[in-house]
Amino acid sequence: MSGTSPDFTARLRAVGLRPTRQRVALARLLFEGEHRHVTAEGLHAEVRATRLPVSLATVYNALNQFRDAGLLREVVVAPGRSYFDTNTGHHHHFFVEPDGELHDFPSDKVTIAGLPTPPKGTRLSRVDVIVRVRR
Amino acid sequence: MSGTSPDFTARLRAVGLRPTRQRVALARLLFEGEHRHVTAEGLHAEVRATRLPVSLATVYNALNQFRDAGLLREVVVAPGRSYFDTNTGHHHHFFVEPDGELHDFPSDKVTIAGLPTPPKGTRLSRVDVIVRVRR
DNA sequence: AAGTTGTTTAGAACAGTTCTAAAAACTGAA
DNA sequence: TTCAGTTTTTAGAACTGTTCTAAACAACTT
Ligand SMILES: [Mn+2]
Ligand SMILES: [Mn+2]
Ligand SMILES: [Zn+2]
Ligand SMILES: [Zn+2]
Repeated sequence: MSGTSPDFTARLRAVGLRPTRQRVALARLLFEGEHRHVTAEGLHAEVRATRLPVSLATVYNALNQFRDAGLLREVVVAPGRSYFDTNTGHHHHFFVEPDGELHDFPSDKVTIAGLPTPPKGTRLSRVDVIVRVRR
Repeated sequence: MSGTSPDFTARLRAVGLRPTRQRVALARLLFEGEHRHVTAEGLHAEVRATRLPVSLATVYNALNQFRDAGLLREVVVAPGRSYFDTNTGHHHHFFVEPDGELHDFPSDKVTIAGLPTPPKGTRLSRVDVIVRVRR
């Protein structure tokens, strides 16, 4: 058989999180298929559609824990709402306004040359490139 | 004489805004000196320190109007809070976490090559580069 | 199974921002 | 100048996204 279904229970345990029903359901939605960009509200709607009752607070808890565990990264592109990105590798984003859609593009084709050195007393943490486009 | 003090009344009128006491005071704080990055709360504290009573709603109104008029641009770098930037020309940002400070750097030294073409049916609107650094 | 600890939950609380509608201020014409 | 018409300001309510609280519940250990 091709494409063994990942063991979410083990993956959660590996990062020190108990594999509860809620977390496993959320992990499945997030990590089972292609990379995704979700909002808390959107993921909440999705998981509730599976008929497993999960509170919004739990979705926020899980997203924050997954992010802290390095399973997700948080992307800030619009005021007042966070996106969580299942792609934790180096890449950048298209942001389609006003829809609010995020699309990845690989960073290895993109060259950013001539970045100035960080201000005194600081270390580089990450470079985000957001290409904003409109319909 | 060198460095004529700008006529904020005229500048406001030029973009179709009545030069009220509040707007002139805010424009002075924003545009009189070097380029700035302000938050609504921060600017509100500043203007109130001049002993002119200005409500927070007015600060938000003015910032949004100035942005719509092209006098400011809005920068989103952190969840839950907008920065307004008096530098409307092409440039990019350092963002110092966790302080929340923003610093400009010119875009003309920075080369971004290999950006993919925008998704079907969209036009490029702006490219934001945010260099996140930590203390 | 019992005990322990970690998790979920509903709802309250919170932060940043926008809205409401009444009072105040700006403007152009008289 | 005064006046009428219009825009702006304001206090406070409302709203949105997110976090907190503390009690019920579920997962793990023995
Ligand atoms: Mn967060
Ligand atoms: Mn806004
Ligand atoms: Zn992404
Ligand atoms: Zn700037």
